[in-house]
Amino acid sequence: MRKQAAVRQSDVLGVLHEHEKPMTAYAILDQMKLDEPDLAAPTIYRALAALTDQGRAHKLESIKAFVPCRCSHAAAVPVLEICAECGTVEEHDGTNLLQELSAISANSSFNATRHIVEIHGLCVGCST
Amino acid sequence: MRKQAAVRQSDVLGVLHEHEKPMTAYAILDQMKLDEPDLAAPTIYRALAALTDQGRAHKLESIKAFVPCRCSHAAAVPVLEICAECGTVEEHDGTNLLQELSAISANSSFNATRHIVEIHGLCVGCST
DNA sequence: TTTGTTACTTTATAAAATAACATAGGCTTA
DNA sequence: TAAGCCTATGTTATTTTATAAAGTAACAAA
Repeated sequence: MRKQAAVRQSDVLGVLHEHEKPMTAYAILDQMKLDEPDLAAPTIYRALAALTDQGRAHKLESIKAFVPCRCSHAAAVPVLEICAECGTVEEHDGTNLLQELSAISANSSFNATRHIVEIHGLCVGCST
Repeated sequence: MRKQAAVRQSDVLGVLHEHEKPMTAYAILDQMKLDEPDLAAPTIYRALAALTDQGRAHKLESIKAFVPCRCSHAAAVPVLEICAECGTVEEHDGTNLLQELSAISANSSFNATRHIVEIHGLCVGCST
């Protein structure tokens, strides 16, 4: 059963929101297959590409997983804290980093289009 | 012919240094196989893990590739600029970001162990 | 009803990463 | 210099992630 792209994207975002922890594309696929068994990987990747483009979801590059955006979608620099112990991810607004980042780019005349900031460590609960 | 871990690591680092652009683990493997045809993927991954632990090389998480460290190995926050056009990577010292990053971590009582900062965009040469 | 658009499935394969395990090489020590 | 240990290696297999190519289905509008 075919769906409009926007609907598909909402579905995927919904799945992400239902889970506390980041999900890999294939975890999302498996979940959605419960309702739509014929879904294929590219469909998920397309929806995810759209969502991340729009800033409605983020990809955690260092662990190949996705989370729904929980800050302002306009946040130019999402900062994602990843707990090595429990796997939860917290999102923060990294707007304050922008000045320094821009300075670095300017230094090398680099034309930045996307900033990736991820922090690995232990969350409050796990660092005791 | 078996080699000591340190030597193996130097070899891998040498290969990285010989190339201008970031290399995937398998590109490194292919290169090293020219001399040592029996090398296998796990050996490369082991050496790379050690090198990145030591800060002598960096992994570009967002493109799954590696570069030799070209700054101080002590740099707590390497900033890696990746050109979307030509693929070259420039490394910069992101020590200046540390204050803001720490502030963000402190805010959520997050215990940071590693910072990942990557910038996608166009380098000087490619942005004209 | 034809056509163009968009998203989809299917198939296939590439690429990246890791696990488990037996073994061989080099170092140490007696 | 021989014995034995430890480390790194090779081997094999598998998993996970990602994308390419080709064709198909649904829908809207003329």
